[in-house]
Amino acid sequence: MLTRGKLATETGCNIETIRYYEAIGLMPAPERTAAGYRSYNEEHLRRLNFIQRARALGFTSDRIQGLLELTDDDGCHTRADVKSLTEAHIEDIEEKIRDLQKIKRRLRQISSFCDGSSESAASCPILESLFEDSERSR
Amino acid sequence: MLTRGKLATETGCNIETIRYYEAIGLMPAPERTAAGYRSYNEEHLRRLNFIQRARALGFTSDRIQGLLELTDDDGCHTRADVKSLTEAHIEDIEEKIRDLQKIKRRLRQISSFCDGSSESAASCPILESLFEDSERSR
DNA sequence: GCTTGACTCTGTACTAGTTACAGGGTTTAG
DNA sequence: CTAAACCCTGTAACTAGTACAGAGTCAAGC
Repeated sequence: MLTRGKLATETGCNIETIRYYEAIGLMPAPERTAAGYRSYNEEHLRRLNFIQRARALGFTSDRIQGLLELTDDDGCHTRADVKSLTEAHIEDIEEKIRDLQKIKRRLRQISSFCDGSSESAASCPILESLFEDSERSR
Repeated sequence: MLTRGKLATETGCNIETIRYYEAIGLMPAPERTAAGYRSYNEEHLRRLNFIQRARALGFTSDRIQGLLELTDDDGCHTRADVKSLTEAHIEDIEEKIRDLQKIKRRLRQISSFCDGSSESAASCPILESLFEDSERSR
């Protein structure tokens, strides 16, 4: 039997986060002691570890819920289902990377317009390009 | 004179977002008409355009505030200040990209363990690696 | 002059994914 | 027995908005 605090230290998860996961249905509501303390078992530990690893890989709560449902239901779901959820997530990540790279290129460009001198910021080409969105800076 | 709705259509900004920017101090509180309607001018338009372009480049509200303060203060700030804020932001973006690339590599790896067959999801190596974090999958 | 529709006003609640804190009860170690 | 350390609940904060309800206002058409 694990208290919430012990589950937290075991998993490295913040103690409040465990309560949050229960609130949003990601963790099942555990048994309670006579005093009302949450009582966790090995299955909870396993599940919380799963959630943490999935979160570290950028899965949203919804998708983690989806992955966990695939394990719960007996036989209805296939490896193909798991793989397609995973691939969908990879594509999301790739899109984010592409967006950030576009932003980075543009930032490098507008940053290059500025000599970084001690002249007044008011005339800085970086700020100007943000105000005017001039042809040059596109 | 621009109403809030006109400022919104001019800039492509959501009308509610304008009120939000005022609430957090990113946009100054404009004059009001006798009936209490917000009354915007060219300066507001310019500033909101700036904010939108900076947001599109991933700047946080705080950093946009910082950039705008550099333009407001007369002469106290230099181009070097602007450039260093910009460079700091570029570094943040680069770190995010690196994090996402790490995640992507790991996801591709665990995805490759799974054949995507119609076998039961319960035995899927993707799920297993999230549950167990086995040596193989690290 | 009046009505109607489009606009604006305010306050509030919602999103995701936590984190933190207050004010109370409980358990445990000395 | 007491004090520290834990747990409970509800609630607010964070970021960057979005949405909606209920009330007031403005402009156009008749």
